[in-house]
Amino acid sequence: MSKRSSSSAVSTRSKLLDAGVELIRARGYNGTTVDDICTAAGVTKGGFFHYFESKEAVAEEAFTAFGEARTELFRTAPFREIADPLERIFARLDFEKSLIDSSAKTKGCMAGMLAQELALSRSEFRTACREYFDRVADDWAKDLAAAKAFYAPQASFDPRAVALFYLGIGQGSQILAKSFGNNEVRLANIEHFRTYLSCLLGVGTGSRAGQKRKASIGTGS
Amino acid sequence: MSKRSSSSAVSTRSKLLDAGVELIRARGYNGTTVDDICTAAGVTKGGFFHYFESKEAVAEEAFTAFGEARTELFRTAPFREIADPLERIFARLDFEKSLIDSSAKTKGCMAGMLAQELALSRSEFRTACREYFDRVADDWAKDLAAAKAFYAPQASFDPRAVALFYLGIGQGSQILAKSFGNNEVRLANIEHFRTYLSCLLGVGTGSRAGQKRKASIGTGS
DNA sequence: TTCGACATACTAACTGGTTGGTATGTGCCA
DNA sequence: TGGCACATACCAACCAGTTAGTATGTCGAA
Repeated sequence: MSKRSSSSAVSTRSKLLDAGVELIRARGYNGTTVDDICTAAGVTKGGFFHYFESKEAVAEEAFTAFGEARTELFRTAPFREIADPLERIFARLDFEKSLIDSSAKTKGCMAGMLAQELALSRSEFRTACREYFDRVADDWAKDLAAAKAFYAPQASFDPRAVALFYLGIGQGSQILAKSFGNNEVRLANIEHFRTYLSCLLGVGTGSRAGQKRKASIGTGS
Repeated sequence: MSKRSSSSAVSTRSKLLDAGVELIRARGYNGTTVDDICTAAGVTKGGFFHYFESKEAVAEEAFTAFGEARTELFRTAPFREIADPLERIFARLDFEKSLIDSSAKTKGCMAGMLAQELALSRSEFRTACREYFDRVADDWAKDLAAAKAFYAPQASFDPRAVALFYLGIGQGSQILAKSFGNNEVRLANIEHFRTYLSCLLGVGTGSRAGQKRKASIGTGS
């Protein structure tokens, strides 16, 4: 955990973790060998086992690092500043879209990969994935609950269930994007979710329009 | 491809294919060994390589078999008889729900698993997955287009895009279900999609098909 | 200031088990 | 009696993990 002052600018340890994240996201846990990680990080086998006691250990720590990086990315993202809960949610959707490089091939979410591969065979990983999804869902549910309270307090939907709906859309869309070899479906599906939210909250929206959708919502209801 | 008349009631070949499907769905391609498949099928290594020239070959053929079984299951399902396109779609959603055993742990879709693991590293599998998703999406899009033409011809949504939205929901929900260890989220998310469809088609309480559905939104049941 | 004791951060080479795949039987039905 | 449908035995490559060793600190006592 503690920073080590090493000869290299980026510590060997974090190079191994980074390589682990990237390789596991791309090829999965079983598809990634310790040697792969070592090669990618420019470290020898012995160096690897100096820092991590097993392949499983890097994977776990790499997943933790992945989760923390994501949490931090979203915690400090500009949409957090927005006061209106629905605007904030829509801005978050825009933010997620901005993270999708439509030209590059998606590696996919590490949690989705680990869950897919390992949830049924290694309960430690299943638990870690569940905790990750729980955390993200909770964060979403907060904003959704706020938007509901403000725009449609009488609506019957459960914010947490809608959050999980969104998580499912995100995960599944990545699988489709991997199959199709491009990210259009991810962008399109985020827009479908936006439309769904508008519907749930009873706020009008041009179903496809990106940027101008907001104008009338703030004052009216 | 061709049926072989063998001594056993279920041919060794199809036992191997079945075992391949089940194991790959549960553990993934890289997490499944040839020996695993042999053991599960009650066949020795020699028997395996008598029928398949490589591990990759079983996986490909197993995936084809998986796709064909799914196609057949849906082709002959009762919802096909329903004339009204929206009722047919809703009945299809009910059918999908009926396939989800809420007590058992989901193994997950073979296409989703293969796409996740192999799409970036083995293009043959990526292509196979894309073709699978394309086929399913086309089938959905047909019904969605019919429903749109009948209930909301002026609506702006693209049936095919909505089909991919649903596929994404299904795939992603399976990942969440694996993580959480139960299928509630899959059932709930199908209901969210049903609600979304009602919204897109503008069938609220007033429509024939939408009528009996209106009650449950949000948390499962 | 320097030397000895020890720690950290690796490397190269190896080990034992596993994996996909092969070579070579063997029994059984036509 | 030939060949199909398997079984047994095996191999080479690969894999996670180990071992033994080295280079480079760090730190405290003389």
